[in-house]
Amino acid sequence: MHKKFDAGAIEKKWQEEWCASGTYDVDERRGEKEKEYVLVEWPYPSGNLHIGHWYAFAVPDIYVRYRRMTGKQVIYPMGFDAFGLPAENAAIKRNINPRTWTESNIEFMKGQLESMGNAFTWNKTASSTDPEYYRWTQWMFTQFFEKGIAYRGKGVVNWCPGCNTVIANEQVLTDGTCERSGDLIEKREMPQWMLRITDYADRLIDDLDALDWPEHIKEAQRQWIGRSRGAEIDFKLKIGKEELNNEVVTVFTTRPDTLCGATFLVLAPEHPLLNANHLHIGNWAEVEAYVAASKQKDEQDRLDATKEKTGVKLEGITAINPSSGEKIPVFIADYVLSTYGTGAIMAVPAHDERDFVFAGKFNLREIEVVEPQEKLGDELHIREGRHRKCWSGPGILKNSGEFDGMDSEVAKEAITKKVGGRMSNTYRLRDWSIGRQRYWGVPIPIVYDPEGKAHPVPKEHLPWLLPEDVDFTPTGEAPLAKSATLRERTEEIFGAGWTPEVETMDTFVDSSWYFLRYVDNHDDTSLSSLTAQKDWLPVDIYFGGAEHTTMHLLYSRFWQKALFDLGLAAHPEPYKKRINRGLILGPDGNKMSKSKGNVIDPDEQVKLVGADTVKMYLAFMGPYEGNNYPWDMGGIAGLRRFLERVYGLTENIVGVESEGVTRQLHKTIKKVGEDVVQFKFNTAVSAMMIFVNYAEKVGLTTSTLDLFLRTLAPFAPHLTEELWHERGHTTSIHEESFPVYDEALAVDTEITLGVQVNGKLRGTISVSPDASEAEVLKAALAETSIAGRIGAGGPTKVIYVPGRILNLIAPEGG
RNA sequence: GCCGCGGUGGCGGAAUGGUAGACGCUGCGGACUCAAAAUCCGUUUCCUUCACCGGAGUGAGGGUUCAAGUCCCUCCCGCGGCACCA
Repeated sequence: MHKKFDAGAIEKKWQEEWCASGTYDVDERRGEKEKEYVLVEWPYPSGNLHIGHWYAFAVPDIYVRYRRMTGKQVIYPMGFDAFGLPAENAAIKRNINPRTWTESNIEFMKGQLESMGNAFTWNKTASSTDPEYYRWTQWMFTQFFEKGIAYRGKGVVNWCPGCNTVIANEQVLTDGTCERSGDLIEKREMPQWMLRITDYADRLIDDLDALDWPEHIKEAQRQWIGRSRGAEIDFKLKIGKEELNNEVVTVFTTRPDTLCGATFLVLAPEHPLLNANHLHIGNWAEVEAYVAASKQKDEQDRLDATKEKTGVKLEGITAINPSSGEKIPVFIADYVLSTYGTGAIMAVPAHDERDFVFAGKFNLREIEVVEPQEKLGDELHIREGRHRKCWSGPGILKNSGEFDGMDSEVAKEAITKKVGGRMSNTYRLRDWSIGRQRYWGVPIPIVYDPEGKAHPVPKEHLPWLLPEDVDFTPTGEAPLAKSATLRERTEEIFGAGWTPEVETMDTFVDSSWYFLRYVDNHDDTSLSSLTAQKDWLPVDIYFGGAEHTTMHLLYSRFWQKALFDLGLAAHPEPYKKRINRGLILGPDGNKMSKSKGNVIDPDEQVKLVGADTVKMYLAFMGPYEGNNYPWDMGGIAGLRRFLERVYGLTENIVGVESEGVTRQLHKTIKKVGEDVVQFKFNTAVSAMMIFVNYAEKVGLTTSTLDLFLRTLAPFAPHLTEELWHERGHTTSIHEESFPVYDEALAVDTEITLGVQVNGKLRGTISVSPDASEAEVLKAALAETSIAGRIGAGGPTKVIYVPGRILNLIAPEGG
């Protein structure tokens, strides 16, 4: 029977000891050691740690501890992303201040985090709600405001009726609902504080190439930014026969090569040209009705590609195709989006699917200008003036005058140049809307003079404190508007008639720079000194959840670049490497949720089996990157058994151990080290299990036990510390180095080699890993199962890969 | 539709082109026990067989190779991102 250990007592003891002696604190950057910045996304202090937090923080801790033991100076900070709606909603419910709720949650969660026994660098912490933190959030905003990166914009915004505030495009899910509340988003027209992330679109795409990130994350960001290369081309307009010299419609197209096939123009219903009074001719009433109708439609409806295309022709107005001088009709249709490109397109029905459908419905002319070079059915070609299908691929130009015969790729620039167009890019990405009509956030540090002009709050008045005399029951109005003290403060400092901005910032602003603050968290002269940034940044590994791919990860990359341009950040990219972890599911394989009753409470698990076991179980489930794993009560029991067997090893001490144990140890050290840096914690744990299975049978020496404990230390920090001290050591095992394996001992002296006949496994033989071909052949032929399949003449061919396989080729039936 | 990732036992998963299923869980059999739990031992891909021996097998079908879960082609399914984006 294995010794049982009292995990609760051991763990508490060592947590207190580590805390008291500051084992994991990191102060000055020590030049003789290589730095490593390991970052995990800071949690929202919801009031209770869930199993996902354990997966997020305890498993990367294995990597952190391993790197510490291999001589790196590792910083592994933790903090709190504490502004946001849940605090406000909880405060409303309980009728208390959100700060009270938040602060007590942080206190409680700190205790829970302690119980993980992680090597957190607690002296490098930060919290977004700390005025000493948000004064810098505000200061950066004022810098961005002065540089025009932050601006007061007007336009259509996403309104979440559940959150009672505006949210950013990134926070609207594909199905048109709010990322937070799940409510269906409404479009509203109102002024908004914006950040000019679109100015950074090219750099946000191009700089991805150099990052050591999983391809799917990079690709998702590229698609989100959605860069299209194309051209802007101007079309002159005519009313009746009269050319309007100063009226042009600029279209954006990715296919300027098809210009000669453009047989009509389409404008979005919101196109500014429709406001020009002199164009209100012909069927204007019909046009107006169409515009009004499309305004009524909700976003979902408008973006539905499957619905039938609608549109109205602008009677009496024509455009001139600049390639041919031909007059072509102009339509408005809601399949053209005002928010993309120029809000106007040239339609080429022969080579664009949507234009093709529209042209079919309105019986518009089609001109083929690109001949595909692949073999395709002739249904592509016009019959009786109409296509059956359109070709949207590349090819050779025709019906395009001087460009006939040119490759469509080459023609793009040539045609654009010829008609006085400009090659240009357009993006899907929109500017980041950061104003929120809610209370519990960073007040936007702007005041308005009596004329209504916005001014940044000067540095000496920062932090621009969040007032407390506010009724923050959500009404859709910004709660700060109700604060008398904020109004008074503004007038007192700036003068009579001055008014404060009353919106707060999106909490994604807070998390866009916290990793910079961590490394210099007590700096009261800058957001984070360049010295500290040069010491510690960029973040070497950033562990986090997949949901942040096009939100936090994109925002913080932008923020970093904006700071970099202002000389406030030392690097243009914040995170070198990114690892997205998966989800821990309930035992039933579903996402954990209270309503399903499948929630696993980590505190309960820790009480039951101990923190080391919970951590190792999470590590053992599978590769850290990517997958979702169901929680399994039997599975965690297996890990508890494993640790009990480790405890039991101390009873299996022998004076002289077998060479097998020594070799097994060195193989294990090698395997664990290799796996941890690849985040394959599961196979590292498995290797240690194999060692224990072996060692408990034949016994091990104290020096082997010590080496094994040091190998296990990153995975089971409490148990190994306990056994380390029990062995008589007086210093922490976590100050020890990770064992170095001996290459000569990390291999077996004898291996089982598979023997194939004609590529099929027919037996195995025991040989030395570096046995000669003659030796293995002799051994193989000594086996009847092998020899019987090979004729007297012996094999006609022998393939021998030492340590891997012996494959004998012989005539069938020999 | 486009882009990315994946598909291996009852389950989580393992396998530099070289013995598929390591390790763990579960199940089954046994030991210990009055009994149970715990623990220990054995076993656990499927088919055939008393057993040995065989045969099949990594989503499907082809191909390359002495050798394919792994490489190539075609397809199916699942997950994620984007999608009337010109």
